Amino acid sequence: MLRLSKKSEYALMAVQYIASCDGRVVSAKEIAEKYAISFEFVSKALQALMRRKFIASQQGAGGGYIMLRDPKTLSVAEILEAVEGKQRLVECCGEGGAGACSMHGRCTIRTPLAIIQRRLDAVLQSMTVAQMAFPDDNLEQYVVISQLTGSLEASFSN
Amino acid sequence: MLRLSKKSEYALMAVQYIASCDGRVVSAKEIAEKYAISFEFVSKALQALMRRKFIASQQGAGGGYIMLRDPKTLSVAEILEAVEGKQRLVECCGEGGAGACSMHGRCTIRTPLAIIQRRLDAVLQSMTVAQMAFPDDNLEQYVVISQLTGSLEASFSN
DNA sequence: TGGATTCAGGACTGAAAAAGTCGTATATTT
DNA sequence: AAATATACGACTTTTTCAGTCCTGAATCCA
Ligand code: SF4
Ligand code: SF4
Repeated sequence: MLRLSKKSEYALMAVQYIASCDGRVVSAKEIAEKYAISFEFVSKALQALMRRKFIASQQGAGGGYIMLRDPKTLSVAEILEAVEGKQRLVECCGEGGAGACSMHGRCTIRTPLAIIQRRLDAVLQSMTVAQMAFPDDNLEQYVVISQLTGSLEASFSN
Repeated sequence: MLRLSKKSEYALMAVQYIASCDGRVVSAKEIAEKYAISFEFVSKALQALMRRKFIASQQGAGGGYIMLRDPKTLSVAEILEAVEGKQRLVECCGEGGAGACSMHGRCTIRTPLAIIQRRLDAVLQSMTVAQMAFPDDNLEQYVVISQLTGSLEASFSN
């Protein structure tokens, strides 16, 4: 219940690869072969990324995909939302707010879960496609984050 | 794909309620009625919590459940793991490590995902049952956390 | 012009997981 | 003994996931 779907995994692989090919047009076929995954299925993920204008598509022979958004400002959270839709921990912190769930009157875990939701969102927004594609450029940022989460753990896990 | 299962939601409700009843024995029936959820189903969650010794069970008339672990040291992460088993974002950061997935040779998103996994774990460990059951006692901790995640967002979302 | 290549997207299918139910056994109180 | 409660495995139903298939449209090249 906190597992990435295959479609999401494939989307992350694909966008990471396209970003790393910086400027070159890369086809769905090439991606499917590189990672040995289903061509039709990864195509679905690519189409979703195209609809959000994260990548541009070029039809016809020699066509494929190319990065449109700057990888440095494109977060994992945005990729996941593009392929899965806005995913919330529980029904009530989605579209309709508290009214979305029929038992919102009785429920007493809504507020703490909303807090956790915000923290989870922050984590998914904390990694960019650029950091996935060019890890060597970003080592110092990894360190900073692990220090932050370290102090976060130390304060509240006991 | 980042949604809590109903079983997990029920487990959180149940343990929050038992903790808030501090010392009193509370039956599965009472919990099911309070939240208007399936008695049999919430019982499964309670049994999982009992197996991990988070709560103790008392059979027979007048029986039920009572808190065993200190709510202040019991995190949401532990509750979720008790009812769902250890859940990882992707196969490869579970039991068998990198070897668990057949495509670990080709895969290039393993390392970034492992980093995200650690951060997600930290978030789930950052909230305790006590904080869910007695939110008024813990306001200052919420503030501290939101400052931490705030700086986390500010550093990396753009 | 026409065939090869590549993306776009809807319909469909099989497998797996989630959600919930049922039945029986066991422990405890009255 | 009767009533109340938990323990737990088996089972069913519903929903989601993962993948396939097919038709259509854009583009390139000979
Ligand atoms: S209101 Fe409570 S039961 Fe309904 S979705 Fe939100 S957390 Fe879950
Ligand atoms: S190795 Fe890659 S493909 Fe396999 S589970 Fe890990 S992230 Fe997913």
